[in-house]
Order: sequence, then C-alpha cells, then structure tokens
Amino acid sequence: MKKTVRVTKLLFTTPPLRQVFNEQVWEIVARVPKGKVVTYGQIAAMIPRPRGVGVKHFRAARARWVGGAMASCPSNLPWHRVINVQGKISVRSNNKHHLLQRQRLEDEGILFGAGGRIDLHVNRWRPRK
DNA sequence: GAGATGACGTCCA
DNA sequence: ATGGACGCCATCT
Repeated sequence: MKKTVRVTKLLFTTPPLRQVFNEQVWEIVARVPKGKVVTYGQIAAMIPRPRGVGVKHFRAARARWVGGAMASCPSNLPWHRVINVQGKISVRSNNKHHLLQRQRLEDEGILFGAGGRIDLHVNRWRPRK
C-alpha cells in the first residue's frame, strides 16, 4: 500500500499571508531576464520565512508555495521562465499552457534536450544577490 | 457541506 | 544515477 495519502495531506499547505507571499514571488519573477530560467526552489530560497512558520515546515513547503503563487501569476510577468529543479516544465492539468511555455522559452533561445529538459547549468538565472 | 484537487524539493538508501 | 519517503491544508466545485 502506498502512503501517499498522508504525504499528500502534508504536501499542500499555504503560507499564512498568501497574498503577501505571492507578491514576493511575483516580484522576483519580474526580475528574471529574457533567455534565463529559475526554479521554484530557487525563488523560494530568496523569500524570508514568515513569522510563525516552523523552519522545518517552511523548508518543506516553500517550493510548492511558489507553485501556488504561479498559479495566479499576473500574465504580464515572465511566468514561463519558472521551471522545476529537474530542468523540466511543470504541467498542470492544462497542457495547453505547457506548450505555450515551451514555445516562449524556445523563442528566447533556450534549447530543450531529450525528454524536454533544459540544461540548468547553462540557462539558470543567477541574480547578483 | 462533502469531495476533488493542486506550477515541488531535499534527503537518504 | 535513480527511486522512495517525507514535509503543520485551503480553496473551488
């Protein structure tokens, strides 16, 4: 039997002040230059831990919180430059956006390898600080 | 009000 | 390199 039930239960949490957290995420997304990509965890690591959230929980959940923020990302931001740590595009049930995301990245000169993976060593955005 | 449904990453065998 | 376990639920139908 799989224990995914309990894991799933713990997996999907939301930050205390969702809107505030989301805005912090979007602010970072807005800074990603054309032709570069960032991962969910990378963005998460740039955001300070909110008061009242345990260290352990924050570390475990923050990457997914970023995903949650991206689900309602303003369309004027370069949302397509956010991918997962595998170098792949994270799919929602809506694979239409998946195709659009790949198209936009290719238009910026980003190459996709076998299995639809992007080489993060080459394309990862490394902010000054 | 109940049920389905979520843009992930790290650590350890 | 690869696979599995684990990590404080809220929101929309």
